[in-house]
Amino acid sequence: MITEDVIRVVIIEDDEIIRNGYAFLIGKESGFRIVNTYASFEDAALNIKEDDPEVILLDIELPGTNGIDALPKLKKIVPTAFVLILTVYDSEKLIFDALASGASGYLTKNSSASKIVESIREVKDGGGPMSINIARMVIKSFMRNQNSPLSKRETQVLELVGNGKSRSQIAKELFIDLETVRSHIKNIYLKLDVNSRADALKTARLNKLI
Amino acid sequence: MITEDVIRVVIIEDDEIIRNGYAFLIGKESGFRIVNTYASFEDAALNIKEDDPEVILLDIELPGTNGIDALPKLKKIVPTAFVLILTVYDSEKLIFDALASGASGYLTKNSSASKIVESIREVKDGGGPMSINIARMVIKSFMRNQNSPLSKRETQVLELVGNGKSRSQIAKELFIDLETVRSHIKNIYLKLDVNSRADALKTARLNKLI
DNA sequence: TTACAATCACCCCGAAAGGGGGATATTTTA
DNA sequence: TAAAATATCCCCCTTTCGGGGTGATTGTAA
Repeated sequence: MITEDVIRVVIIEDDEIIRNGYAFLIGKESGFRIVNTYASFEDAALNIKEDDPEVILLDIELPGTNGIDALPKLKKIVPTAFVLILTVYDSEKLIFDALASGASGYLTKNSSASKIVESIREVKDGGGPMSINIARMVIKSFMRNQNSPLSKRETQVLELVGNGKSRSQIAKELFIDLETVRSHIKNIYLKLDVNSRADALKTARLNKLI
Repeated sequence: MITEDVIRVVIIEDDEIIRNGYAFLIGKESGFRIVNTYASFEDAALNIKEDDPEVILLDIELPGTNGIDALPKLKKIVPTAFVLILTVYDSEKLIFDALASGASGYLTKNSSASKIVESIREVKDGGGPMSINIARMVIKSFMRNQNSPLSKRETQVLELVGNGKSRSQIAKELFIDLETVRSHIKNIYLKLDVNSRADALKTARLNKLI
């Protein structure tokens, strides 16, 4: 076990200039040591166990196995490492995929060097750094449509539908009649112009009604 | 229309000491003006339109209408205002409710004054500030359980169940037989020890399997 | 190489649920 | 006051659901 009081960092990034740039910027910080850098996941997979990094800076756009697919595999090889995703693209889906796969944080490449260094520290301390762009996106993803055509009750019913509940289960849960649930659902279908549970949920989620 | 180049801030917080403390700390910053402070939503509702704030600091724990319920109502009165939630509790549900109701950010009360001031600036510029605790929680909420008992296919099927899809709809979507979907679902039920869609989804979501 | 998990597919059955159609009454809110 | 929200009831037919059981193929880990 290596027990120096530096944070061991590995960088996986295919662009040589960016890779060396980050390595230089982070390496010169006291308290950090770049133990290795790799141009692809395949390269990293062979050696990274010996590197024993505490933090991995991982690019999304990699040749071969991309960052998102690499993430769970890296976690399997070095389970204790925190992974910081570093990318130029801040697409909603990518971010959520990365977080779902166990990324500890997500930074866009326009982040300043000091921001990145600060983020590594935060990650190491168990925090979750997110650049402003990412935070904004996450917040947006949680924001309900304020002009929902659905009433409170209808929204409530549709949420339970989203939980896989049947009409009778919903009725019990809301202390209303089975037939009332039915008419709520009928009204939901009318308003959303659909005629099935799946379509109602799809439309509702697309428009952030639930 | 008021067109001074200061950020107009309103504070809604029932604790007088905290309220005045924030008012003082923020008011002395150049570029900020505390246009009003209120001890409850009810008080605020009467005057806040005239205050015309750009940023509202909103406490969650309020007498009468609580912060979460107040949020959409405030947004209705002053639609252009950014709302920053300020609370001692960082419970997962509260945060997500707040973000769903249109909060622009979420700060725990242990945040430093400078952090709060900085957050107001970020919010005004369209960013989404989140304190470390919150970011960590949000990230955690996105993180899938890496030791899911469900296979890839089963996870996929269960996700479609969560979209309200019927067996036949799932079969079509995955290009497999209706009966195959059935056996996947049966295996899911076995593994999760449930016997209905609703329970499967509940267990799966609780354990972050989907 | 053996054994197990995963994926796929098929059969029977009865009960439950879903969706289309329609009507009506009370309360809340704009 | 009129519209929207909420609640309840009826008919009908089709689909879906979940329980039971069986078995083939593939891939992978022990």
